[in-house]
Amino acid sequence: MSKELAKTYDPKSIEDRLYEKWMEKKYFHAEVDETKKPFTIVIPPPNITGQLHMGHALDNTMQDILIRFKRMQGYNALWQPGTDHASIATEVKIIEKLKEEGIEKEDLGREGFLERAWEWKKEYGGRIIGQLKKLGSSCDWDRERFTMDEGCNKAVTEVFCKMHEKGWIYKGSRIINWCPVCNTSISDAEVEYEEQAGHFWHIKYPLVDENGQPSKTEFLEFATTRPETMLGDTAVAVNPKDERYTYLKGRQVWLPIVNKAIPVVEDEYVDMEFGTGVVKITPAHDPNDFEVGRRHGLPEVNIMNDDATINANGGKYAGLDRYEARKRIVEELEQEGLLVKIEDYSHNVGTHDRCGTTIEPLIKKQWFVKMDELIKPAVEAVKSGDIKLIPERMEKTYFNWTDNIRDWCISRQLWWGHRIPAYYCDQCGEIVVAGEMPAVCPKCGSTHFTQDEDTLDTWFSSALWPFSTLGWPEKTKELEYFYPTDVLVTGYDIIFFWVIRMIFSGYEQMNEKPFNTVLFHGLVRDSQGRKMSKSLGNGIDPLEVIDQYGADALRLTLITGNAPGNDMRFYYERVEASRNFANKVWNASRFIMMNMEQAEEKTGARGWETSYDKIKESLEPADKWIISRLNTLIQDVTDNMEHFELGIAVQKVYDFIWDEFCDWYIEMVKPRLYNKEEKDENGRNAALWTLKNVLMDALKLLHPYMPFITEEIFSTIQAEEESIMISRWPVYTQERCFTEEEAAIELMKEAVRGIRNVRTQMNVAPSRKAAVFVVSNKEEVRRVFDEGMLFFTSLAGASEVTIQADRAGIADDAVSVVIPDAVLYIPFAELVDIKQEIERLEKEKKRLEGELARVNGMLHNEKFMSKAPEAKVAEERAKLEKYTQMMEQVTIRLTQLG
RNA sequence: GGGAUCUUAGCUCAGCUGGGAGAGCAUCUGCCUUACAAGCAGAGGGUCAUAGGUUCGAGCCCUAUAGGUCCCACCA
Repeated sequence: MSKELAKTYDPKSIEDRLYEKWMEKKYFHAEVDETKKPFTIVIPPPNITGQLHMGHALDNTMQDILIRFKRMQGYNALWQPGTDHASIATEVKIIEKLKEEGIEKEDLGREGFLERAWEWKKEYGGRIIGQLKKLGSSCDWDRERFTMDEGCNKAVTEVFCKMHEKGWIYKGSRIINWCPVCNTSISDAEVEYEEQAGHFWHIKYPLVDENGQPSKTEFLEFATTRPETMLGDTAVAVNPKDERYTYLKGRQVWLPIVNKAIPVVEDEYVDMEFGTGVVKITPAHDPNDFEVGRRHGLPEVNIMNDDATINANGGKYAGLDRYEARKRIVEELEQEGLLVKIEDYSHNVGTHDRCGTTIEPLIKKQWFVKMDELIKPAVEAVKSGDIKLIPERMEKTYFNWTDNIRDWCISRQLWWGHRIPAYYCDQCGEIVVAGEMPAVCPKCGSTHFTQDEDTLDTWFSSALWPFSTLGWPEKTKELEYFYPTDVLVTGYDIIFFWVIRMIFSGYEQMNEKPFNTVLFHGLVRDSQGRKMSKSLGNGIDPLEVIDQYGADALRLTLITGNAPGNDMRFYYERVEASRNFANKVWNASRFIMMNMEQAEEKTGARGWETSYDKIKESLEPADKWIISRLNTLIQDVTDNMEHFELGIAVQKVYDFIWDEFCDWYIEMVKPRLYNKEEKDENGRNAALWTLKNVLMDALKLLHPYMPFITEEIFSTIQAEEESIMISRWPVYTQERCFTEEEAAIELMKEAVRGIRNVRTQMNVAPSRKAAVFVVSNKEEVRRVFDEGMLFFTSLAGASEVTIQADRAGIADDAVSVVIPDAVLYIPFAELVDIKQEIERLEKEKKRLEGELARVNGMLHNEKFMSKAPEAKVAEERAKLEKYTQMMEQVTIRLTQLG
């Protein structure tokens, strides 16, 4: 064991080595085992284009903590990993790269392009996996999947065919969001609204007179933000309740430029309060107008090409870009005297979340998933609590979406993705949806088919992820055993994209929920609270942080001081604090190992390496105190982790290790270890036993959070167990609960604090001898002070302490420190400022008065007394007694001084 | 427009079902005490946004107001 440990913890020298060890030993791998209970998490698959960012780091740290925790608890823990083809995100990147080479997507053709895409996947798909490993993620890499691997493809096709057969997937002509740059349709969820400064063009159309000609005197005024769409106007609408316009009933207006008459329709959709109360209707280019158009049977005139240039329906404007056309149309309207005014207007513009291009609503033939029936079990699951969302408030966001659900546009005019399994008969156009190209057309008997050119929305395959990764549609033993998964960890930002879709897909395909719990986390922001983004250049690379501070420090930073679902700020001071903690753990361990070695050298034996039962007799109050505190900690931490309160749990471990274990226990135990005054081997062995075993358990509690450092120490300090990763999670035992010793040591701590306070106040040098008199009225308190004499003196910073029990009277020359159940008198009277002391006591008296009033109030309250549990009442009674005694003592001391 | 959420120490944030106002960082004081100066021991600092209400008791529950953030919808 005589390993030389560096004075400061150096993560770089151990992390990769340990990860390799874990991989070699196959600790991450889970096999179906009916004798064990499974615990499953599927990873939110990162994009193959992705680089690990802070969001991933947080997301995966949380998952790793849960998986490691459950694995240690004896569950058969499977963390199912994989990556996402991320259809559009990847395609955009590949196109960018091709552009650099001077190649256009179309130059390559579909086949050629896909070849490049697979090359890309091969090159970059593994990159993020490597980065996840750096973080310490204990995924079962043997089971790594990809949303476009053979199995997932099969699952996608299966689902598409099944749902089509059911009538829940249909092809329809509807208005969709079109991105003219990416040249594809996108779903509603992919549209991001952005406030943009624009203009409001006030325009008027002439009414049509009785001769069917545009009137020179009668006009209808309205405003628009997109004047170019007038080319596709097929009506003008007013509210039927609007009395200003009742005269318009049955009349027409003249559409300038296009030069034709279009009807005036009445529709409730028009807001009478807004503007002039008149709206131009362009069914082919506005979602609302589309609805109005359908209600009134209006023609849908498409004026735009896919690249957002004006098409042949735009007459002389054909071929122009939408913005150029806008400019010219406004000019023409002005010349015609039909432009009333131009106003500055700031409004929300829909943009494509991938490329930022202003989307263009267009009518297209697309594939849709019918949502109304599909969503029902997904709503019910959350409503009934069958699926739990953490934090609970996410349920409101969830229902907000499900209540306003619209059909899901799933076809994309992209190449990278799952090609839609629909085939068109070359002869009669019949559509056949099937797993593979049909041989014969069921309608006309032709044998020639063309497959649908479109691919599926990337979220279509993601929605199947919890079961497709486990083998579905095959009936695998994995699926049987690991599904439904236990918890899904993800950011609240993809609740609509992904979480909901997984839930309804799970119910539809598996007849069962995909997971029991969804644990949401927030966004990781920069130190000023801004979103980390490439354009701002404020992103912090987690790999750099790992390189500089270690993966453990990064993980701890991401988990602490943050509640589920809340955004957090990331800054280096916090990482430093985590790093310091790692160092603290490292040094405490070093200290313990050093002392174990020294003791062994001295005695030639390892007397501390024994069982609890054997050492039990030699344990001193301090030992029992820390053992008991650890026992409580085990219970608390386990409970917090079961409830996904990861930050709270680790905070408790942190406090225990730093404050109780290092700052108090180790200090208390030093006299016994150094063993200068007496040759008490039992005492030393008990201390060493306690030091080692408490450390071991504390490390175990810490391991899910800080896997590397805990493993390194664990495997250095002991040889019995192979790895902390697969060691047993500590459990609470009644046997190791020592209430009395806990109370006694807490009391002693207060005494020590009191002495330290006085010393500081009096500016007494640490080397100066001090005497402390304790007047105690409780037998057990005396015992502790007697037994714990040595560590007491060392903690109090005095080189000599006398304890006098039942000292009669109160020394005039002493400073008193009031602590519960005992009064300390410290003879620094000559140094004490009496005034200060009186002030302090008065403050204390006031506090006690407050406490007494509170406790009295409670104990005399009927409601409280009848409702409160007995333990609570007893606790308050005890407090009352304690405070009353303290009050007496303070009062006595005050009268003495005054 | 609808909804969610936040406002707690100088900063960043915890605070679970009402009953002690807390942590980290920063500041100040004293210490290189044989695990750790990335440390140790102490100290200062908060009308828990504001105003009401419920309660014996409110940071926590209710109502209103102000300010911030986010989501959804989107008015042409």
